[in-house]
Amino acid sequence: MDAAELLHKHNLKKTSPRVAIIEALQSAKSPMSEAEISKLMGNHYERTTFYRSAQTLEEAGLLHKIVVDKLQVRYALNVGRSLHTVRTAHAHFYCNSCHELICLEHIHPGPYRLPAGFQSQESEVIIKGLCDKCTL
Amino acid sequence: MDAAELLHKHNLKKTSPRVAIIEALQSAKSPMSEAEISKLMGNHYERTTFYRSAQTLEEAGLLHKIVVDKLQVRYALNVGRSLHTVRTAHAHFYCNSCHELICLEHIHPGPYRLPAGFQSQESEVIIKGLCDKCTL
DNA sequence: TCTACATTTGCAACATTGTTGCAATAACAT
DNA sequence: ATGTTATTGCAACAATGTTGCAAATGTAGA
Ligand SMILES: [Mn+2]
Ligand SMILES: [Mn+2]
Ligand SMILES: [Zn+2]
Ligand SMILES: [Zn+2]
Repeated sequence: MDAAELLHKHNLKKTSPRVAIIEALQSAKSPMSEAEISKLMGNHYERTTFYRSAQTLEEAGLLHKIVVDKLQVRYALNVGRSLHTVRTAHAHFYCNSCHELICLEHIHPGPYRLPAGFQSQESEVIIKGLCDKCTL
Repeated sequence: MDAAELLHKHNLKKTSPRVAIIEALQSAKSPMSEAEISKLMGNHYERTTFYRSAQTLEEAGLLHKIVVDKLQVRYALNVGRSLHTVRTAHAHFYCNSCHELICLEHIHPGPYRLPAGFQSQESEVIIKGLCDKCTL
């Protein structure tokens, strides 16, 4: 599914920055930071525009944001290059050595036994360690 | 256990900022941000000093840092006001309404089934929702 | 108690990520 | 093709954190 189609299906206007962001993310195998995406887009668009577009796309369910750490925020599409997969909540793996971030779609967080009166709405799991390329 | 004792036991020099940070955190019931801690200390110390002290204390195992989200980082002591509890990895709960952060020491993350070749070193679990005071 | 030395602090400058207001521009329904 | 509305670009600002370096401080040992 291409960018234009995705935007149309979600009732979002087809604008250049949005298309560029989607295409940048589709061309990557792993989630990217704003800086990486911007560079891939040739620094054509304002950072402001990126953040606003990312929020719109996130609200539309087209992408998700992963906060690895402060100063390490990455963005990933919820839809594959070809399929219309709506991804469910999943864990993420961050390699302490090569800093690659990987969506672990087979690991679903929870359920958790919360104290009485607590109500869970979302949860995030980040596993840090060494990826297959970095283990000796 | 008081601040001086804690620092001494961990071979750290007893300096005013460190003592103040420890006492600020001991006086709080939940993890605090740098801004909150600084305010509680009467804005006596440089932010730079806070970050360096926090890192030292973290490396010594005296405190842990929780990254709720970008622009929402909190710090908490690993030792209670009186006991010498060395806390193990645990999940955190963030209330989307009152923004309080709670250490859920009874919820231990993992173990996770990682893809072949992946090695886990640490993991973080943040559950977001409504706390007992904010559920209707 | 004093001294010397290594550690820590404070200050200034800078980096990164993200937000807000507002005018100019672009998208799209008609 | 035009009008209406959403979106963009720009500028300014905010929050959190980092680095280099000189001055101050803590502490071990004399
Ligand atoms: Mn993911
Ligand atoms: Mn905790
Ligand atoms: Zn790696
Ligand atoms: Zn609450």
